[in-house]
Amino acid sequence: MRIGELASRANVSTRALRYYEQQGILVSERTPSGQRVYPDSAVERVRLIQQFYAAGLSSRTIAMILPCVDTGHAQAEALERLRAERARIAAAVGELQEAGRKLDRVIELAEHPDPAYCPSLREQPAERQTASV
Amino acid sequence: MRIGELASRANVSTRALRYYEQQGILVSERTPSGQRVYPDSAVERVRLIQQFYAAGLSSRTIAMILPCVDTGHAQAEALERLRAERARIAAAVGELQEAGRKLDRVIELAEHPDPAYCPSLREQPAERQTASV
DNA sequence: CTAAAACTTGACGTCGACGTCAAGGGCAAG
DNA sequence: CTTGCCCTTGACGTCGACGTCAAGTTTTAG
Repeated sequence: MRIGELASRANVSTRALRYYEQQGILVSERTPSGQRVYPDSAVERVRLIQQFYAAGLSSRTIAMILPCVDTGHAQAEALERLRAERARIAAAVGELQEAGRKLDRVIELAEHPDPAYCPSLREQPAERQTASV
Repeated sequence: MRIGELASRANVSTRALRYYEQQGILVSERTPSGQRVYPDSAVERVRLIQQFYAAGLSSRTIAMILPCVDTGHAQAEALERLRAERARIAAAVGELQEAGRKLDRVIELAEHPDPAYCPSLREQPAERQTASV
């Protein structure tokens, strides 16, 4: 398939696909006239790339680890990077979940203007002087 | 405390603190000469802001929801935004975890060059022609 | 008093993953 | 042949959360 079809099938822009190629994370065949041609597997490839981007990996990092995904084995440097990114992702998950819980508390409070309804407001460690006015 | 101490206690730059103030998400008293003065509670405030940034919220969004965090109640628009961000965070957690699992697989494969060791390689839906060479 | 450290506002720089516009080439249908 | 759509490379624009430098003021230490 050509770039337009890949773009619509993977739900990205053609600009993004050319950018991926420029970054060395997506390869393409070329027709004699120079147009890019991709195999069907490219769709899933692009989705994987998108997922890695969404996980906070940079183009450079993705370029380093994609060969490992394919071959199943990694040089020392790549393995180090893999572990580092894995750790970063785990930490990010924790941060996100904690932020999510904080938002949950605010949402719950906002949904219940009832002054008698206090989910875990009392667990707040600071501020005793709330209702002085 | 002044801006430098807050910066070191909250582990951010003074530039960031001034930027937060400019975005309306961090307030400060001023000395007669114009220097910023913060209460101790500002440290935790800044950490909360940082956590929201880390969770992918923009300055604008943080500015919208911080009052809700303080007052415990939200206008319709703010509540909508709270729920939207909460949903986005939940989705992001899922994406991150899936990316993490994919990295785990690659790491596990790379750590065991043993050809007999195949953790869940066989569960891959595609590619049967692996060991032809 | 004086030098150093910390503070002020203002303004330009950065970085990455693209968006967008320009100017042209390739190709099937009528 | 020409219309129209898809494709090409090149190059500049964007956006957000700051970094960084400049030039001047205030506070602190000795």
